[in-house]
Amino acid sequence: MTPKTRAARTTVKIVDVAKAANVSPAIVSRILSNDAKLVVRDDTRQRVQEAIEALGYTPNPQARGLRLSRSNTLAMIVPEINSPVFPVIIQGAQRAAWEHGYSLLVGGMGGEEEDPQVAGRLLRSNRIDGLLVTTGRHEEQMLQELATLNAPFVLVNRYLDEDHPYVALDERGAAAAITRHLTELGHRRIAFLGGLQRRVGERRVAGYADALAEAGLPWAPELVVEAGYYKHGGESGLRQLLALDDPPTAVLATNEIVAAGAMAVAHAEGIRIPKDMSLASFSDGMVAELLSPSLTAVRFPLERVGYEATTMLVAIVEGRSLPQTRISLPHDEVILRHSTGAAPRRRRARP
Amino acid sequence: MTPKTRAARTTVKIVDVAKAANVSPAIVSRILSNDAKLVVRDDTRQRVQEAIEALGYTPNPQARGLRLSRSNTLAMIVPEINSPVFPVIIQGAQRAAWEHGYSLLVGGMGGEEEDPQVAGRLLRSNRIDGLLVTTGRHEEQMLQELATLNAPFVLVNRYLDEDHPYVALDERGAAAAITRHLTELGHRRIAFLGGLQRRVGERRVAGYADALAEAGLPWAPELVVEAGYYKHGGESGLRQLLALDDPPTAVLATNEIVAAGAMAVAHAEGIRIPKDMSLASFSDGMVAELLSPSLTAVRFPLERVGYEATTMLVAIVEGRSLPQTRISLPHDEVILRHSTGAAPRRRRARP
DNA sequence: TTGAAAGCGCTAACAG
DNA sequence: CTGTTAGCGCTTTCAA
Repeated sequence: MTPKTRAARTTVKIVDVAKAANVSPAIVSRILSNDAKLVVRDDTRQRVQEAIEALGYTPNPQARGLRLSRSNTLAMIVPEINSPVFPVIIQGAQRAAWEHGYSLLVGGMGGEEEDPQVAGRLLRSNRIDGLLVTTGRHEEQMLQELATLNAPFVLVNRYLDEDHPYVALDERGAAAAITRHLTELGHRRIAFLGGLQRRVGERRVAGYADALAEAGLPWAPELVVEAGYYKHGGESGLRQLLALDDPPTAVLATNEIVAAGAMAVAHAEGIRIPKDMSLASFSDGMVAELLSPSLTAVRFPLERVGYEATTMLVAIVEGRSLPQTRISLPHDEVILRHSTGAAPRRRRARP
Repeated sequence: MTPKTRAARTTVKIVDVAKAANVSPAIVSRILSNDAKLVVRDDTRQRVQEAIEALGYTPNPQARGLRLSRSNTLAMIVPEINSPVFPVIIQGAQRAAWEHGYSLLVGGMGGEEEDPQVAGRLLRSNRIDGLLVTTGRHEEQMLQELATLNAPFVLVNRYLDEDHPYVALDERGAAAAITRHLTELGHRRIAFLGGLQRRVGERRVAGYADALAEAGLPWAPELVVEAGYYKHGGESGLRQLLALDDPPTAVLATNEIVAAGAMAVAHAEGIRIPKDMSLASFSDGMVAELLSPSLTAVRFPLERVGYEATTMLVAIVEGRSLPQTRISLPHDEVILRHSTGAAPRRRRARP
């Protein structure tokens, strides 16, 4: 009847501790749960602590989970793990989870299964207590599903509206900061290269516009070019810009990948960076440092995004009240590397 | 007494299914466990299946885990998640885990806690059934700890000796393949730039040597330069090579990062790639495509490494016998991009 | 073929 | 302050 697994035989359980400390299991349990308003005699607590130490007791999370119908496990749904940003976010989430006594499951990168289903399955079977949602796919469905399950979740590095808890980045402020760097270098024709469709794009363009306005520069629609988020977009985008009568002297790419594309075209066309043209990336990562010239970019507290989101989720799961459930973290700083420099003198007067 | 959580009230349990199907919970359990040598009347099985469907029953993993002292959870210890390779491996592991009905925990990237301890703690408390070990830190301690716990584990993309199960890459073969690409282009002075200290380095150098020998080229010790695994190593390494009387016409870097460093120096020195010098990277990843010129590199089945390792681990955990527990996967192919080309004609005769 | 019942390890009501 | 006890949902032995 008793499963005769290695683990089952070896494991020290709460009664063992209780016996060793000459108390009932209930006391041990109560002490373990760290209940602030619990009253125990100091020597009792002492004895129990010692027994726990001595026996190397660790509570069995399955039993506890069964009893409390909680798993102390969170899951993070990630769309594409093969990206510069997610690993760092995961790392932060992992750290926070660990600190709060939770485990972190990473899922949803299969791409094959529908995220909402995955989430639902996990939640329904009590496998997880809460969800960190970073996905863009199936956004609406997912939220609906989560709403019907009334599952605790936090949106990570992403937000939809002010109805849902999120931890995101102040992309608008960051975009303004790096654009400002370019205006301060004397650039007056600054282009934006990146995805324009989604909300992220809109916010970045808004920040870019803020900085232009601040510097008293005119808004030039031909300088804002749809370039998506991949290398190819950066390439075609820059070509489009170079074909203009009055091409930009500085280009802000939405990420390192798009910047890399732009850089490749610049190299091919014999345009020297930063001498002939400055190039900056909106977000910093592993790649920025590796390109030559290395890319000026904005550093973001990505690890902290994961960390804060997880901390928030834990609080929600545990029913604690929260000062804030909508957080936008400011960018860390603009990292100056070698791809940006003073605006070139006007190359040719228009006839 | 009953915890009045939302979940606890809503959840459909095995007795509900049993009642609906007019059988005992035991039957349902047995049918669920998919026991091949189980005998039930077909109509009974039918009724049970229908009931399960109808009620949308999912077994509670906590209860099951408590009973069986298993968690159906695996953990992967990753040293630094912020690396081009790990995310892909994780993705493969995740997929395999899911397919076998396991969850995957990702841990150990904190860097702060000692991996062996983490692993031990996880295992001891029945939290996880097996471990995927990719870490290099604390290698010896870790294995000792794992050995004493007699915990099931598989080494991923890494091996120590033939005593432990592993899924790794045939790095030697891959190194030979890409070196061969360079010899076939007519290069006769080919340098190797990378970490030489660890086993990985040794194997890559061995493959490089294989291909040189194959092509009848002499072994030139001055062409094998310690460059570690980071950008800086690539920079100083290439400088060292350029200072030689007879510098190489082709350089093989151990990874994209080192290659990026070398490329930066080449650019700075006015060396045109691939016209004056070819540059190849041992391993392919996100970065290779982004550099200009883009890097010729070897593609590895990293996703498969994660997948196979996990499949192997599941088999070990479940006590199934295995055809193989030491696997080296061959490389996928050499991806030809724009950083390699025919060897230049000898630039100057030696006086 | 099927069912009854015990118990995995823990927590929380309730009673001392 | 501390102990007794029931039961979370599942599996499995043993009996029918």
